[in-house]
Amino acid sequence: MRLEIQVRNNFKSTFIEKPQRKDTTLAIVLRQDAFHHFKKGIAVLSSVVCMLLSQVNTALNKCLTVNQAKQVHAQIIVNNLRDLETHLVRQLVLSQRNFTPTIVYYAQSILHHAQDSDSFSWSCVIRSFAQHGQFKEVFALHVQMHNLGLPPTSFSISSTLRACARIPYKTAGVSIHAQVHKYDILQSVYVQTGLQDFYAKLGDMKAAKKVFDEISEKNVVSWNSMLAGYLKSGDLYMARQFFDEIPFKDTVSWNSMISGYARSGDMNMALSLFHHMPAKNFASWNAMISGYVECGKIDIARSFFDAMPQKNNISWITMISGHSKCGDLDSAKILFDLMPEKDVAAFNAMIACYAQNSHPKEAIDVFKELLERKLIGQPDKMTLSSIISACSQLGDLDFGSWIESYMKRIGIEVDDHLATALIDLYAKCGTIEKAYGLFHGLAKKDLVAYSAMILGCGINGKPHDAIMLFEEMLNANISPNLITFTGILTAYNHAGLIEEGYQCFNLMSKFGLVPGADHYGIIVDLLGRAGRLDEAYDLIKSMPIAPHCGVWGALLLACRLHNNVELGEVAAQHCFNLEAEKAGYAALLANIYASNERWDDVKRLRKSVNYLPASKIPGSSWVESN
DNA sequence: ATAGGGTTAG
Repeated sequence: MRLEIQVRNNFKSTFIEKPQRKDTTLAIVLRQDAFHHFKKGIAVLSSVVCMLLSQVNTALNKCLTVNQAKQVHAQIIVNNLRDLETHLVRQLVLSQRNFTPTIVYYAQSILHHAQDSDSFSWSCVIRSFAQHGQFKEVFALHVQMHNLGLPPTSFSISSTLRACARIPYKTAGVSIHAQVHKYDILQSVYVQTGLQDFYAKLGDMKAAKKVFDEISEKNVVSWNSMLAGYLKSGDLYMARQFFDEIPFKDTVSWNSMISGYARSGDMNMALSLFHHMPAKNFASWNAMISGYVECGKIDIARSFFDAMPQKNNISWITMISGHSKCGDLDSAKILFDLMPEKDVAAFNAMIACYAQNSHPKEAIDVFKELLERKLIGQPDKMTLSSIISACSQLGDLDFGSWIESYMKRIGIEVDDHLATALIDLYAKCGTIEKAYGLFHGLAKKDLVAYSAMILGCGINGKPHDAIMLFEEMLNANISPNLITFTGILTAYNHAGLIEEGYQCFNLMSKFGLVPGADHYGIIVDLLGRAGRLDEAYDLIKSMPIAPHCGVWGALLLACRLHNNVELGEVAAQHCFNLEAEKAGYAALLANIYASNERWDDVKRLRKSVNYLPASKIPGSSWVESN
C-alpha cells in the first residue's frame, strides 16, 4: 500500500511538471522517470496502472507496447476491473507510431470482448486508426461497431469518411452519407466537411458542391477542401474562380492555389501569387521549390531553397530528391549530410536517390546507417521498396531474402508496390516461379508490375510467357511505355526471334514512343547475333539519337561472334571514345584480331590501350597464348 | 478531429 502511494505521489509530481518542449534534457529525465514508475505501476495495482497508463503516456509520449498492454490487461482481469478495458485499448492505440498487424489485431480483439465498450470508445479507436493511415481497419471497425448496435458518433463518421476518401471506397462513403441522415448527425460541421471532402477527393465535384451549399456556416476549411477538389480534377480555371470567391483566405488557400499552378507547370502564376500572399509559411516556399524541381529548373528551385528564412524537413527532402532527379548525386549527398534532424523520409529520399541512379551499394550503406541509428525510426514501405530495388540491381538474393524476413519481423505488410519490387528481385535472380506467385497475388496488376514480369520472363528463357503477358496487358487497356518495351524486346532477343522483335520495335511508334538507345542496343544485339552485321550497323547509323556504349558494345560482341574485323574496329573505336573503362572492349577486339591471326594488331592494341589483365574478362584467354 | 508542402516499385 505504501508503495502505491509513493508511486502516486512521485508520479503526480512528474506529471505536474510537464516537460517543456524546448528543454529536451529535462524532458528526457522526466520521461525516464515516468517509465520507471510505469514499470513499477504494472507490478502494483491495476488502479494505479490505469492512472499511470493515461498519464505515463502523456509524459512518455508513446511507448506502450503490445506486451506491456498484455501485462496491464492481465492485471485488469485479475482485479476484475473490466470497465478499464477500452481505456487500455485507447491508450495502446494512441501510443503507437507504427501500427503493426499484431497491434491492430490485439486492439480489435480487446475492443470486441470489452465489457465497457460503447460508441465513444469505438470512436476513439477509429479516429486513432484513421490518423495513422489504417484506413481499411477504420472501415472494418465502423462496420463492426454498427453490427454491435452501437450508433455512430460525429467523429467516428468523419474519420470513416476520411478513410473512404483515401482507400478510395466510393460506395461505402455514399452509404455513410445515408447513415448520416438516418442518425440525424448532419448538424455537425465536422461531418458536413467530411462528407464534402469525401466527394471532392473522389472527384465528384457536383456532389461536393451540393453538400457545400447546404452548410449554413461555412468555415475556411470547407472552402479550402472544395478548392482542393477543383485543383485535383485539374480544372485550374474553375479553381481560380473559386479561389477568388473565398471571403477569408488563409495561408492554406493561397498555398493550395500556388501548388495547383506549380503542378501544372505554370510557375509564373505561382510566383505572382507567392509574391502577393500576405503571410508565407513553410508550405508556401516548399510548393515553389517542388514546382521548379518538377519542371526541371533545379537552379531556381535551389535559389528558393537557399533564400528560405527557415527550412523544415520537407524543404530539405524536396531539394534532395530534386538533385537526385537530375542525377546530381553529390549535391544530394551534401544536402543530406547538412540536414540537421534527419527523419525516415529523409533517409528514404537519399536511399531512393542512390537506388534510382544505379548506385545500389551506396543505397544499402545509407539503409544500414538508418538501421544503426535507432532513434530516427523504423524503415517503412518506401525505404524497403528502394532497398529491394538496390538488391535487385546487385543481384543479391541473400540480402533480399533477409529483407523479406525483416519485413515480417517488423510487421510491414507486402502491398502491391512492394510485391512489384520483389517480383523484379526474384525475376532478376532467376527465381521466376516465386516472381510469378507474387504477380498472381497482386490486387491490381498495373504497368509497372507487367513490365517487371515481362522482363523477368524475358531474361529467364520464357519469351513466350513474356509475349503472352504483353498481349494480356494490352487487352487490359494498359499502354506500354519505354521500359515495357525494353522487357519485351529483351524477350524476343533471348528467343532469337528476329522478325518478331523487329516488328515489335516498330510497334513502339504506334504508342507514341520514341525508342531510346537501350532499345536500339537490343535490336543491334538481336541482329548481330544472327550474323546480320551490316543491317545492325545501318540501324545504328540511322539512329536519331547518339548511340551509347551499349549499342556499339552489342555490335562489337556480334563482330567477335562472327569474326568481323572491319566492323569490329569501328565499333571498338566508338566504345573507346565513349567510355573510360576500355579493358572489356579492348579484349573483345583483340579476340577478333586473334581469331583472324592478326598478331601484330593484337600487340599494337595492347600498347595503345591501357587495359586491365585479361582475367577480368570472361572468355579472354588470348593474352597469355601469344 | 476537418485543409496545405515531401520520400516508394519496372
